[in-house]
Amino acid sequence: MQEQTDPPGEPSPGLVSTAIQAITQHIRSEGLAPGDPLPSEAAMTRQLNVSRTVVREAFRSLSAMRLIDMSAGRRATVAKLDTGAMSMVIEHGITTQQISVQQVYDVRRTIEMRTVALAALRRTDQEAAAIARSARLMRENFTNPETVMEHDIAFHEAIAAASHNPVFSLIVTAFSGVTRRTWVIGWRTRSSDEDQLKMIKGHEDIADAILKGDPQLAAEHMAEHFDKSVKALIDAGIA
Amino acid sequence: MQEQTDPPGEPSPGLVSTAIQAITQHIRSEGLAPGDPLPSEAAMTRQLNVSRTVVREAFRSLSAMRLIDMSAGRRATVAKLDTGAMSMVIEHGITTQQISVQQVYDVRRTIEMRTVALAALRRTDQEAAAIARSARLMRENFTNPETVMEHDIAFHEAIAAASHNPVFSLIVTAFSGVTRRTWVIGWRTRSSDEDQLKMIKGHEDIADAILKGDPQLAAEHMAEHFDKSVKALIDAGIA
DNA sequence: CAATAACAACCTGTCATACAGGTTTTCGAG
DNA sequence: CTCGAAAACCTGTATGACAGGTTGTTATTG
Repeated sequence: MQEQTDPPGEPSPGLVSTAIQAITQHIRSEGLAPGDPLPSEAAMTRQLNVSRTVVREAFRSLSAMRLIDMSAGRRATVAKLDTGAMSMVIEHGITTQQISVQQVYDVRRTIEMRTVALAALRRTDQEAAAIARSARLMRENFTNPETVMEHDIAFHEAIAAASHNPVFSLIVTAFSGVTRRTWVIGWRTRSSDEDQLKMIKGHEDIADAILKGDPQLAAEHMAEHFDKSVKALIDAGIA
Repeated sequence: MQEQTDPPGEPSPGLVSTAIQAITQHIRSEGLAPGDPLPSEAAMTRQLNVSRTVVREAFRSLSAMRLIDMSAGRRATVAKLDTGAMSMVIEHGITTQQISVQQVYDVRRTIEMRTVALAALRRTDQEAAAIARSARLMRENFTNPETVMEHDIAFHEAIAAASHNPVFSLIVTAFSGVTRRTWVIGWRTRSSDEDQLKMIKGHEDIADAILKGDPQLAAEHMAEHFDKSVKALIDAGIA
C-alpha cells in the first residue's frame, strides 16, 4: 500500500528521514510553538503510510536532538530551545579528537567577550545580581573545587543570559560540558591559594563591570580571564 | 559481560537513553576515531539485555545528530564532525520563533569577525585562493541571485575553514541554513545594481585583506559587511 | 447539584518475530 | 592461486502484542 509517491528527486534516503522531515514540516506549517502537541504516532503512521517502527524512530530522533519532548502516555510536544544536541556534538568532537580543548576555549573567548559587553549594556538589575551572586559563591566555597566550578559555569551562563540573545546562551551552555571535563585541571595548576583567589577576583571584576554598565571594561576583564585560563590549560599540557 | 542491573540510581529515564549513553561511552572508552565501526545492533542487544527496538532507536538517534553514520547492510561507524544537528536546532529556534534572524546575525558577526582575522593570519595560499574564487564567482553571476547566494555562503564557510579551528566552521556552517532562508530578502532591498555590486565589492575587499594577511583590515571589512547586511534585513522588515 | 471515584479510550514504551535486501566472509571449482 | 558464488551477517521495515501512564467520561455518592 505505498501511496506516498517517491518522485524522482529522492533516491530514497530512508523512510525515517522522510518522516523526520514530515514532522518538522508539520511544526513549521502549523506554526506550532513550544508546548504545542504533535500528532500521535498512530496518526503519523496513517498519514505517511509507514509502520509505527519508522514513525517512532523519527520521533525518537527529534527527541534526541531535543526538538520535541516525549513522555509515556502523553503525545509529544514541541520543545523549548535546548542545548542538548549541541553539547553532544561538541563532546563527540572532543572525544574523537577532531577538535581540541584549546580550540573550544578560543571560540568561547570570542563569544564571551561579546556576551559580557552585551550584558553590561542590557542586563537587568536582577541579572546583574545573579551574576554577582555566582561570583560571590565561588569565593565562599573556594575550598571545594567542584562547587567553585559549578558556580563558575553558572556565572558564564548567567552572563550569556543577560546578553538577551538566546543564541549566545545556547552556544555558551553547549560548551559547559567540555568545561566540566577540563576545569579541575586548570584549577590544579593554579597551585597556590593566592592564584586561585586571584582567579576568583577576576570574576568579581567582571561582575562589577557589568553592574557598572561598562562594556569596554567588562570585555577587558573577560579577555584577561580567558588568557589566564588558556595559559593554565597549556601549562597543564592539555592538547 | 552484561547483567546491566537497574537497581537504585536511575528511576528509569528510559532504556533508549541508557542505550545512547552506552554507545557514546563505548566510543569514548575504546577511543574510536571517525570511520571506526561500532558494535552491531545484535551485539548491543545482548550486551544491554534489551530488545533490538531499543538499540535501534538509540542508534537512530545518534545518527540523527550525525554522531554516527548508518547505512544498510554495514555496521554503523563513528562520524566525522558534522553540522547537521546544530543546523536543526537553530532552524527549530527560528521556526518556533524562539530566536530571531537578527539575533543569529549578531552571533554571526561576532564569530566571523574572529574567523576572518584568524584566516588572515593562518590561511594557506590555497585557502586564500578559494576565498577569492568565491568572491569572483559572486561577481560573475551577479544576475542570478540564487547562484550569488551559494557562493556567498561558500565564501563565509571558506573563511571559517581558513581559521583552522573546526569549531568555528561548525558554527558558521550551522547558520548557513538560516542564511539560505533570508538571503534573498536582503538582496532584494539592495534595489539597484550599484548597491548589489557594492556588496560584492565588500566581499572582494575581505578576500584581499585575507590575501594580504592583514587581520585588522579584514575584520573591519567584515564588520562593515555585516552592518550593511543587518541594515538590509531591517529595511526589509525582518523581525 | 456538585464532588469524586471508577472506568474506558487513547497513547507511548518495550518486546518478539519475520522477511527483504545490502555487505562481508568463506570456500570450493577451475 | 584466482575468482566467483553461496553462506553468514547486518540493517531497514512491517506486524502484532502487551504493560503501564494519561485523560476524559461516566456513574456513584454526599
